[in-house]
Amino acid sequence: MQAVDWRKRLQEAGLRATPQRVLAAELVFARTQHVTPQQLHAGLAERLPGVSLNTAYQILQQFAELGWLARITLGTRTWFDVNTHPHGHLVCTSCGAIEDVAMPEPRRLSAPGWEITKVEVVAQGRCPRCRRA
Amino acid sequence: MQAVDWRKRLQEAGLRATPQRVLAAELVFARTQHVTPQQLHAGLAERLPGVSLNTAYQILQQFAELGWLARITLGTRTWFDVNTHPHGHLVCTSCGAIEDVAMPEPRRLSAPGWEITKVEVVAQGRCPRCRRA
DNA sequence: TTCTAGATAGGAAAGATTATCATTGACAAG
DNA sequence: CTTGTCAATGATAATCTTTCCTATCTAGAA
Repeated sequence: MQAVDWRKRLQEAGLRATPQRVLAAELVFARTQHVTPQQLHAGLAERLPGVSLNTAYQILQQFAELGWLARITLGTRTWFDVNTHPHGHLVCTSCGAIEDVAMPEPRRLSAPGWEITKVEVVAQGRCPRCRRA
Repeated sequence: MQAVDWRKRLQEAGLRATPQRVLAAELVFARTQHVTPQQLHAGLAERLPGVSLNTAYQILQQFAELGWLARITLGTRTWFDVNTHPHGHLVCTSCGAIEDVAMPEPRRLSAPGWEITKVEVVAQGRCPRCRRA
């Protein structure tokens, strides 16, 4: 597992390799989970005090436009998902945990005349841990 | 098609038959489409000037708790759906139109240990009208 | 080193939803 | 019919997420 040269990748993508963006890329792609702008902002602020929440929003948005992240809406919050392959999400109504889940039938929507670009599947329920408690 | 006695139905459900609630029930269930709190508020205000937006929120919430409506979240807005049977939604990214769509595979989610209570399927795309324009 | 377009920080603003609370009124009991 | 009580309402403020705006700064090219 090689370390990724985010400076280079950002420049190849046409974005300046600012400290905020480089660190954001490192943080986001080090994890396999989903991330909110607030979470990224908190992570950035540990090493870049004074970074603005606005910047976290913009960076995630840009990464999504590059196809590096998938933008998903769960409830009223926007999340960005490292897993860009089609899949659904499980949301625990007790603790808020989010888990990926395979989509049962990705494409077979009967939508005559429509041009479908994205299908989101979000299931609500209680996660195993909350059920035991 | 008989007229519904909403006063009676509300009382049977344990809710007082206030003018706001009776009118709300008439308005919401007269249509087959989805409704937002803002839309309901506008409808109520035509016959009950001074009605508060807060009331529209509360009434829709209560109807949803009774199982009379299904609560769905599309983007940043909350909608309430007269159609409480499992189905998905198509959202037009151009004009914002919302249309029901049959769910392709309602239940077959592989979620070991989870207790699923609700599955939302939301597809984004362009509606026939916007595609022609 | 210098220059410039793009990026950032900070604050304001918009929009949806929820919380708080005094007042009002539905309806059950008398 | 009258009365009393507790739920419902309206008004307002607060919260939360996201976007907008703009002066300042800087990455990277010349």
